[in-house]
Amino acid sequence: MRTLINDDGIRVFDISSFSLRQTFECGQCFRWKLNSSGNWCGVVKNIYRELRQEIDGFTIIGADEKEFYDIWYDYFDLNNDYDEIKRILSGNSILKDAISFSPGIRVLHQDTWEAFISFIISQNNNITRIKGIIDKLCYKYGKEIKNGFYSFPDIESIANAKIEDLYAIGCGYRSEYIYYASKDVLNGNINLDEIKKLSSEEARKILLGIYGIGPKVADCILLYGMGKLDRCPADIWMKRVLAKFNGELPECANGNIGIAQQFLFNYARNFQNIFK
DNA sequence: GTCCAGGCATGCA
DNA sequence: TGCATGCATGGA
Repeated sequence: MRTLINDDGIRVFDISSFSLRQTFECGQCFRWKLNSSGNWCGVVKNIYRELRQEIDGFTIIGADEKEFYDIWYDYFDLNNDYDEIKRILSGNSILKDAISFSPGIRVLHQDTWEAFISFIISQNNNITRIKGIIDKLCYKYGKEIKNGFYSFPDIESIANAKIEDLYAIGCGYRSEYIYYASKDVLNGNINLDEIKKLSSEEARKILLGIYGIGPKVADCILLYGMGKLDRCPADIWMKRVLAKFNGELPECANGNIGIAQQFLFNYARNFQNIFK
């Protein structure tokens, strides 16, 4: 990977098969939007950016090198060698097919708090509706960063929301989960930064103790919000995939289970006739 | 109108 | 410990 400062931002290049579309549309994040120019727009850590796909990488419009290394390098997991990981994972034929279907996926390192709330919302829900609920949550409790684009609400804003307001924006029975979990984070009973520092197993135990967080949501928070790439969230789609593997991912996935999961999840959802 | 979705808590065996 | 059921809501 290399970078170059251009007139309109920083260009990140020399990354093989990197796809913004595949990365943003594979179900791991809910807030990036495609604009009429074909660029991806979103807010990360209260910074609004527009990203342009390039042949061999992407451009972060308006960003400089400091911002790139402060935020985006980690966000896109650019320290990880995906070519090598994909080579190893391709030792299994189903994984190989899944990777060829969307080779440009990268598992994002998202904000811990945002992932915590987002994946509580995600349970027994479909991705279109999850996006809608999170949009409304950001509109109501976040700050407008750029016309029409909002920050993810901070801890206090969500923790102070009324339970009926959470119902009103469509959270449904998850409203109570959000209500109590966010208060736990605000009052320090749950410290997400400290949990993130723990081992995957220890962190998982604590998350499982929170009302509204079960094995699947915990694994999503660990994988997407805490960088625990050894977790394999098993939703309905991954359960169907795992059935093809007799319940366990193949040996070549060891060490890269979270990334393998992302390729497989996306593959299964796009080839429902094979997996359903 | 029916089925389903990046599930979980609860009760009951 | 394991399984059945209810849960809010709107997309498909």
